[in-house]
Amino acid sequence: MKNTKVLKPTESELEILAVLWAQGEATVRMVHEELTKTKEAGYTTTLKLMQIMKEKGLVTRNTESKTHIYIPAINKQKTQIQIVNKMISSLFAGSSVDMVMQALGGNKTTAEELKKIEELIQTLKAQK
Amino acid sequence: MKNTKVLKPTESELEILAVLWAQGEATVRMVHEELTKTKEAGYTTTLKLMQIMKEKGLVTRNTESKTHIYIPAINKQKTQIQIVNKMISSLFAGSSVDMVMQALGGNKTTAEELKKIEELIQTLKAQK
DNA sequence: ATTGCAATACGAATTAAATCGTAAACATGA
DNA sequence: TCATGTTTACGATTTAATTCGTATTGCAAT
Repeated sequence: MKNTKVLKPTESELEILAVLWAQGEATVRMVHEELTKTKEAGYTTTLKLMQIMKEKGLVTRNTESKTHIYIPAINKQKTQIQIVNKMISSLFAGSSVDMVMQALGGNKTTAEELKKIEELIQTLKAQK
Repeated sequence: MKNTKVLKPTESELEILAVLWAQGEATVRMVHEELTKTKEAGYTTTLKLMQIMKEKGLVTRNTESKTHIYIPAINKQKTQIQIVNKMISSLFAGSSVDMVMQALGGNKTTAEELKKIEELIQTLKAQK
């Protein structure tokens, strides 16, 4: 069996993964352009981070052409769930409901969005 | 004006804050006992962390007696919201609904919990 | 007072993450 | 070919977080 160890991306790595998940694949340049929309970063820093992610198995890459193409190697949804669950257990004493309350309450969730969640709940209830 | 800078507790610091929030206040010994229920840690390590948290302003402490009493200095709910929001923006492209879906879907949310969230949604809808 | 124990103080080492400079490789077009 | 610009490779440094050993302090029981 491979990859028994859980891969836990760092903050910076998650930002990069987010770009790769959104675009499917990307060059360092493309990722870097995305990142610098929201924060400062040197090009070689982004490059180095992505090379390290390659070492860790977080991404794969196609090196056929000089400009390498990076592809996410871990599943978006699985990673999201893993991180959310960790947060629920450490910050909300294991109560997903408490977390949802914080996420939805006190803010600008639209009627549309609320409707979606309602539907989800109906579906889940039906499965019980 | 004081404290303009946002205090961003580390993982370890959050674990300690969780104990303090749950108990209201606690000694290093008490916190340490709690932590070691779920993980390895040396006593002086916990002590040092809490001392650093004091420096950062994450906690205050009462040093009247030899055994110091630590009190959380940042608000639980505010901190939760801050962290959840950050996660939503970085990991769920800003969609709180997507996050809620991951949190609720694919797992063991009880009927009770679903009911609570339904009620929350009704309340929110009423406010629109 | 002395001993023993539990607690604090604090420097230092370790580990991990992020940043960056510089060199080398490669492609392109003048 | 040569100059230019882009990219990768990679070592080294910096910064942050964590861990731990040891010294010291204070208290209580004898």
